[in-house]
Amino acid sequence: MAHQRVLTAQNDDFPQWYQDVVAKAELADNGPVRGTMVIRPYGYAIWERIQSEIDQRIKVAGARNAYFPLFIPQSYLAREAQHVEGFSPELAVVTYAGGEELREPVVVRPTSETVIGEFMAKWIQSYRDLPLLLNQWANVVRWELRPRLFLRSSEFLWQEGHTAHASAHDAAAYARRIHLEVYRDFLVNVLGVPVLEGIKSPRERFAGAINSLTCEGMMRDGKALQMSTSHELGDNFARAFDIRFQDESGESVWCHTTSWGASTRLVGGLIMAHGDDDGLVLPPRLAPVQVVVVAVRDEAPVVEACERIASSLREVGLRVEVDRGRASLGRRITEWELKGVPVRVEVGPRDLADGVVTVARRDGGRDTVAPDQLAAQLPAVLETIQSELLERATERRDATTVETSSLDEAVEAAQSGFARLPWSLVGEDGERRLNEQAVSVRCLQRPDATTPESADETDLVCVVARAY
RNA sequence: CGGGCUGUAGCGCAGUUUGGUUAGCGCGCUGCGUUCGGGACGCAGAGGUCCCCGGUUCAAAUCCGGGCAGCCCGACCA
Repeated sequence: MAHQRVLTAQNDDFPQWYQDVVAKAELADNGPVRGTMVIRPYGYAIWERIQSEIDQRIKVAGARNAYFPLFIPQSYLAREAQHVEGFSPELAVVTYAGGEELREPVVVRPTSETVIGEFMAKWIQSYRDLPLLLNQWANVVRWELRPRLFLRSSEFLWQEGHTAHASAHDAAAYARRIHLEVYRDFLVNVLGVPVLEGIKSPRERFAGAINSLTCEGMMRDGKALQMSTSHELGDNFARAFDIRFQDESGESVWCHTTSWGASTRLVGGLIMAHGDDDGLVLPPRLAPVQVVVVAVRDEAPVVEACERIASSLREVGLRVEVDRGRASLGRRITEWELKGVPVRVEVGPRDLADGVVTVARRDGGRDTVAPDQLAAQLPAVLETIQSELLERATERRDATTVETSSLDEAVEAAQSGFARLPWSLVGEDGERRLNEQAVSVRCLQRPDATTPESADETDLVCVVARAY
């Protein structure tokens, strides 16, 4: 493929490349207040696809959507000591409203454990009310000193699940189910990102949790990104908000709660996990536009052929757009490449005369195909692209994951990817030393790379990396 | 909060050292024409509180003083 270079090359300046992609693919803009983000239609379409896929999986796991308020009484946060301590530096607090000083300041939610806890306490009386499985799609605010579009903004969109269970065992099992069946499944099978799964070290755990499960993705610059978290909150919030139930023997006991979330950060992760020097590369299962049918000329026979092709593809369930734009062909092709559309079908007078169309894959390669074959062939082509995308990402991850046996080796290896080493070699002290060198413990795994039940398991391996 | 840097058209920048007509350039934008199978070209246009306030001067984007804003680098977060 001969083409124009329109972005900073990844190898020249990765952060600049990222900014270029976000701007040129028309994903987002900076908002007027520092740290805020305007998500543009194409960026939002990607988010809507993420939402839809995650939402489906959440519902399969039995949780239902609800909505809780943006404003939270400041006193709620204070009820859980670690929680308030963890969040206070990044809280936005409203002290003045309705023309007067508020008697009790109101916090703009940084997360909703507290309000939801308050209502769980009200709604749960009996073991028959359990488990209570809630989810909400919302915006949250965590004031950021150093924002980056999608990756770290003062306001972001996410999904936060909150559940209450009768026992620690049930809560742990549910958090694990979400971790594996919602997040890992979505990340690997839809986003095409081969995540490392595990639990957070005590130091990296969510404020107020007794255990945090995480999926860590590897970006193309060798830095890790936390792509989802699922927390076991023990009875910490149950005690703080008096979430109790009567068990079968009539005894009043504390619930065990969980919370779990994934945010618009995933859009950033998607960009950095697959993108190349020509722009975004979207996995077909996620792409808002899977196939763009490009009219080489804006002429009736060509455009009509494009429309016919588009409807035949829509009939087999593909997301298709027709481009009959007035801009030059090269310009338009470059645009679609920037936007990461997996397959481009080009239709021009010459093709029509030959009875074919040209099919170009975003990940390389082009072919001529008879137009009436497209509906039969493209679904399979898209699946091939999907699996090859995951394969390539997996190869990259494996090539940059190194087994090490000392802190120094691990720090060295973390300059370009993940380093694995025995957790017993690290400990609290080692973790601090890693952090001093801008390397963090991303997760703890079993030796076979699966997610442990808790940090108390023996023989745990820790995965360290530089991270976003 | 400590260190480095920058504010000039929608975006990216030059001009500031050494004050001097009408403040430029690239991209983008508008119109017309020629083009059209990988970011086309020509011509004609539109678009500016030169971050703000004050000072010096015949004259300030440029010099001086004071403010404000933003960016990058060091400690926490999805």
